[in-house]
Amino acid sequence: MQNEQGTPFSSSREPKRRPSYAVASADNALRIATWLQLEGSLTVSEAAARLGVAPSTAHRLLQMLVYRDFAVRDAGRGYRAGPVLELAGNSPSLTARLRAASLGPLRGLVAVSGDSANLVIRTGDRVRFIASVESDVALRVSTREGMVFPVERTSGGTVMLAGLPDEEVAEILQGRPEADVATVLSRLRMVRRAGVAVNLERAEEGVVAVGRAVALAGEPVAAVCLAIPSSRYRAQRLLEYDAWLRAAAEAMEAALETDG
Amino acid sequence: MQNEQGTPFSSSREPKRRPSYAVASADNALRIATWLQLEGSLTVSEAAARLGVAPSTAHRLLQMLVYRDFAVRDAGRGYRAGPVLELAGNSPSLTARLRAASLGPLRGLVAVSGDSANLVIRTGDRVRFIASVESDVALRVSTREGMVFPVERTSGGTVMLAGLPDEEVAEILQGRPEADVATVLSRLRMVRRAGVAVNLERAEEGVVAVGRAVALAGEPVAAVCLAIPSSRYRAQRLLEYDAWLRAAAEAMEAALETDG
DNA sequence: CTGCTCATTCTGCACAGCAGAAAATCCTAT
DNA sequence: ATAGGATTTTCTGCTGTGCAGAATGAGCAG
Repeated sequence: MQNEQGTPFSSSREPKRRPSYAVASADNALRIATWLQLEGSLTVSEAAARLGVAPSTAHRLLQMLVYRDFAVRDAGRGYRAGPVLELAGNSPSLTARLRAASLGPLRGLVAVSGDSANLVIRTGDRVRFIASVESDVALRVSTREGMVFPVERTSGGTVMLAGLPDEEVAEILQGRPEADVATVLSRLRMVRRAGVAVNLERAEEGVVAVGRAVALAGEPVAAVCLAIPSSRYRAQRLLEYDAWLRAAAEAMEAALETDG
Repeated sequence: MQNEQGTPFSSSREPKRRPSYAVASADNALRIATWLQLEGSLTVSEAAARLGVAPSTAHRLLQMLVYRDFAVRDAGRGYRAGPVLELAGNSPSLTARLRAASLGPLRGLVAVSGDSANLVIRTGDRVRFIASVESDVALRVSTREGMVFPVERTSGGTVMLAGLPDEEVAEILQGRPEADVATVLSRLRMVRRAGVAVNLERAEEGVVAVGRAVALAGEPVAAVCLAIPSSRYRAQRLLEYDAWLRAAAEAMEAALETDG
């Protein structure tokens, strides 16, 4: 089976391993759908190659996705995300636009920092890693792309919550009984002053994350983060990390504005 | 096979019939995902009953949806839409909130008008029927729920486009080579004055639709529409249709505001 | 604490989903 | 405009996947 990951969500009830009785054909369809949402267009051949199935199989799965509005046919040979994978007002999907705008700046961030870099968006009380560029040094944080974490447990989630009023934060955290709202709100006040959030191993052991918001029309729509092995993290470099993150965020914001 | 419909999209290349070589297990997973997005929470038993499969089968499919982030487990026994089916900033999904807020007013509209009523949202250059209440008189327009139409061919799509600047409309219609942009823009000027759009059989033969926008914070996020058999439509009743639609739209807007 | 309901796990088997072949379509180069 | 190659789409035989049902586990109400 190809390299594939579930969500490392820490709830005792939510599976982060592949289910014991996986339904492979359903899984393949869902994987294609996720690729369409994150990356834009795919052809039958590309989908077949990535899934490791025959083109006839990929074609059948894409027909199912089209039939149920998870995909639409391009003008050419490709398929792209259909209405179910986009919500009202987005075309192409904001998620795909964010991801496309982020890959260049994330690579730049990795080049200058030597550490892995990520882009996250918030969905409800979780954040989702929609783009991930891995550092190429031996000791590094591996790709988080596709993973989902509780919103308040990540630097990106924290910095996006910091852009919201306290009442709205409290409402979002209703879906997170494990989170202490008062503690989170207190932390947000510091983050609002600093403009950047530091996460000392709260999402994952051995990983420190530093995150800054990416804004579209003044609204925080995503966050760009550095993922640093805790053995390499230096608190005194925070201003430097922040400068790099600010540059990456501004580059993404500029790309989003010219994109339309 | 249970009653199920594809999208009646008119492109010669896009299937609106069930695919010839359907993949049933993928199809079942996608149907569950669509229900989660539109309706909120589902339990294993509910999913099994609606699909017509055993609970063990439904359970396996839901585990696949959780694994690939199309679903998350509720605090109780239910599953709801996961991060893939929500975009950033929505919790619960705006689509589910719109649908929940619309069902009461749609029933009221059917009661007062005697015709079927729908709620649509725009995704790119299409509109999607996310809620549908059918009239119970013998001659009526049947449910459109789940269907997707080109944006400019429906009254709901037209009235939502009317809330956008001409430049943005032209950009959206780039995905619709069949649409004459000048004709659409001309029609939009009339719709902006009237506040309501009338569609004389442009989406479907024998159906006249009248639609009005539903706004959230001043933005048109959806449209509420009456679907009237063309034999029963009376142009001189347009002010009456408009008054009913306006009342339904205002009721939905009020429900959305109190919901948060 | 008990009983009921629902969720979850496990297993044998039938048929659905697979790959491969063939046909059709599309795109690019000449 | 035509030809060739690449890709998509359709069709079919076969096998292993996904199904239902049984058994077990979990949760909730009385």
